Amino acid sequence: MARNKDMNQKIKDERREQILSKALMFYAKKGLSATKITDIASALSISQGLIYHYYRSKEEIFTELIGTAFERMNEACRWLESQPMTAKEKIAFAIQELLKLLEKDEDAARYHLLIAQAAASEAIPGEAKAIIEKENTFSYEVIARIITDGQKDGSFKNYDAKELALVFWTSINGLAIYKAVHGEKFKAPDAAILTSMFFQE
Amino acid sequence: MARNKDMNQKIKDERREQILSKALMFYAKKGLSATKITDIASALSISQGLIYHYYRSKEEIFTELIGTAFERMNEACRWLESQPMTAKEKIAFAIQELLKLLEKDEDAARYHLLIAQAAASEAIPGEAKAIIEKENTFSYEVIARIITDGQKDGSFKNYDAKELALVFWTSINGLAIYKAVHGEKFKAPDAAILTSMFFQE
DNA sequence: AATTACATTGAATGAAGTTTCAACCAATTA
DNA sequence: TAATTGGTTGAAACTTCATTCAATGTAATT
Repeated sequence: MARNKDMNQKIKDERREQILSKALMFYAKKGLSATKITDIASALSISQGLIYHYYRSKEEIFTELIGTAFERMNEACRWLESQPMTAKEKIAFAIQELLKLLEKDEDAARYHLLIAQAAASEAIPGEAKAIIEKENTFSYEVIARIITDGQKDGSFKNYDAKELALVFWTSINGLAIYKAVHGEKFKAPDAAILTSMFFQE
Repeated sequence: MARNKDMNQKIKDERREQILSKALMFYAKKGLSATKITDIASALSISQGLIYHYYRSKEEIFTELIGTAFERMNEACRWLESQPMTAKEKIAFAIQELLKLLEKDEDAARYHLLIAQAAASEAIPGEAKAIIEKENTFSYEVIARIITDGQKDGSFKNYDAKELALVFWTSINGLAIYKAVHGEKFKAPDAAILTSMFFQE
């Protein structure tokens, strides 16, 4: 035998991680089709060939990222829903955290942008599209449920809960995309502006 | 001489119009780089060659569309600002019209989406980028001015006017993008949800 | 009917990327 | 130190498109 297994596994895991992270950066910025394999490879100072040692194609990387994005998003939603907070606290907390996330330029923010970008484009792999169609509704449903709860105790406005959930997520997505363009210069707005759409005064 | 000039001019104008309109559709849906010249050509049942009779390149079409998009958008903003309405009426009107626009799937809606898409991507021609950077602030400024007016007469909430304008446009963009994905199924939310971010109760 | 001015076609060209693959290298174990 | 395993390279083969261009079609004018 040669190098021990753990060592190799570690190298492998790290490379995969590097590739995913850089790819995420480019996909979020330029979209799938405008991102070249060489963008990713040269940003990591590795050969293009190596990327194909880890992934079959550009699209496979993309699809894996979309999968992870929804896993994290949905996990966060499940977590939020299960917290011992009032509906009002949950929504206020979610908006605050999401805005905070957008200000930092980290993977978490890019995942969010990736979803927004991917959702906006028809030019994505079929598998990724399927994931989006399957998973995208969950976060909308969670927010709608929380809002419905809040309407029962009178702390939320009485617009249609689904419409409110729609506006919740599309507003966040709109901000994510704005941030993608203006990058550094972006400063998140006061969370209270957004919460005022939902809360009874 | 051959065909009369007017006739030729008419054919030319019509073709240009057709090409622009189809290109707008594809760019809005898939982005610049994922849109092939053959997508446009075959959707119009013309040869690829013919497109090059009218435009130098993919990018030229894109850039012209971006220019037109901002012309229209900015013209609408100028118009809005000059109307004899209160600030509150202006914002309410703008939101209503924008939401109405989104429900119809027409060029006007696609222009809006094009800007959102283009703004979100770094993979666009330098000239188009320049237009975006130059023109994109205007609509934000107009809305910010109207909001500032509304704050003076006490009908608007007192958050930072620039932040409110930011949320105004990013919320609309977020909805535009959502609509792009879900197309038919999209139903615009109650305009009052959005206005409640701005108006004093 | 012949001429002319353009619109239009589609095959050829070339550039830009993606993907494959044979050879190379680095580290561990025997 | 030799053998081995598997990560890594980069040039070559392939694909996919964008773009060009020589040839063709067409309708008005003479």
